Amino acid sequence: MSSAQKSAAQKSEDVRHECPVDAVLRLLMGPWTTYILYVLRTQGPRRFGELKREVGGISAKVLTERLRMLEEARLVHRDYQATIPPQVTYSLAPRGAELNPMLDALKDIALRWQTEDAQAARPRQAAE
Amino acid sequence: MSSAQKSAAQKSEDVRHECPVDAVLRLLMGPWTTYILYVLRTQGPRRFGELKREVGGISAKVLTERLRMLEEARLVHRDYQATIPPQVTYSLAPRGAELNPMLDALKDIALRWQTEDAQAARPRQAAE
DNA sequence: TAAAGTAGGTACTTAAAAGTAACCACGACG
DNA sequence: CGTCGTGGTTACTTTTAAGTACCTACTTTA
Repeated sequence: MSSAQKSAAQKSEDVRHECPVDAVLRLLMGPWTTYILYVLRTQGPRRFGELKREVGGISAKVLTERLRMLEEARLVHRDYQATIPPQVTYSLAPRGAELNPMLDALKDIALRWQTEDAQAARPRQAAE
Repeated sequence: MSSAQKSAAQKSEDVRHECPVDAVLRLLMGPWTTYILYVLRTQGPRRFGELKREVGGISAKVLTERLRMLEEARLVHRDYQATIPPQVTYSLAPRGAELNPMLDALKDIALRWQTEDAQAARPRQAAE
C-alpha cells in the first residue's frame, strides 16, 4: 500500500471502498490461499493437520495466518472441539461457496490461457 | 513462494501448472493492478502520464513494472510512437477484455459483502 | 537560460510478508 | 521415561515487494 493510501485510510475507514474488488482479491492473494480453499472445496471439511499435509510444504505459521484471515472474512468456518487432544475442523462457509462460480470462471480462463501459451511456446509440436 | 515450491519449480517448468488460477491471480494482485485495469476498462486507452495522474499516488517505477507485467501477460497492449517527445499509449488487449465477465462477477460479490458487512457493523442505524 | 513535460531507468532504502525453528499443554503408546 | 501427535504460538531471519529520489534525452515554452 502506498503512503497516499495509508494516510487516506486513516481519515476514512479504508481506501478500498473505492475498489471493493481489491478487498476480495487481497483475501485470495497469498501463496497458499487458493490451495487451501481448493482443498476445502474439493475434499470437504478438514482438520488442521490434514490440511497441512495436503497442501504440502506450507508451514503451520502461514497456515494458521491464512485460516485466521479466511475465518475473519467468513470464507471458512472453524469448529473447535476442546477434547484431548483438541480437534479443530475447518470447512467452507457459505461465503466461501459464493466464490465458486467466480472461481470456476477464473479457472476456465486460466486453463484456456495456459493452453494457448503452451501452444505458442512450442509450435514445433505441430510439425512432429 | 515456499522452498518446496521453488525446488519443484526447478525440476518442472513451474509449480503453477497445478493451479493456473494462481498464475492469473498473481497478475491482479499488486496494490495498483486492478486500478490500472479499471481505468483502461472504463476510460479507454491512456498514455503513461495520464495513467499516472488518474491512478493517483502510484510511482512511475511501479506503474512501469505493472504495465510491463500486464503487457507480457498480454492483458494490455503497448503502442510506442517514436515521436519527439515519444508517445506511448496503453490499451486493454483482447485478453484483458476476457477478464471482464469474471471481474464483474467478482465486483458483484465484493459489493454485496461490503454492504452486508457495513450493515452488520452498525445495526444501530436500524433503530435511528 | 531555466523549467516543464515526454516515458521511463537506476540505485538505495524501507516495510511487509514469508520461512525456520523452537516451544507449549496434554494424553497415549511403547 | 521419552517420544508422537494434537493445534497451534513465539521469536528470529530471510526474502521480496514497494517506495523515494534522482537521472536520462529531447523539445517547447516562458
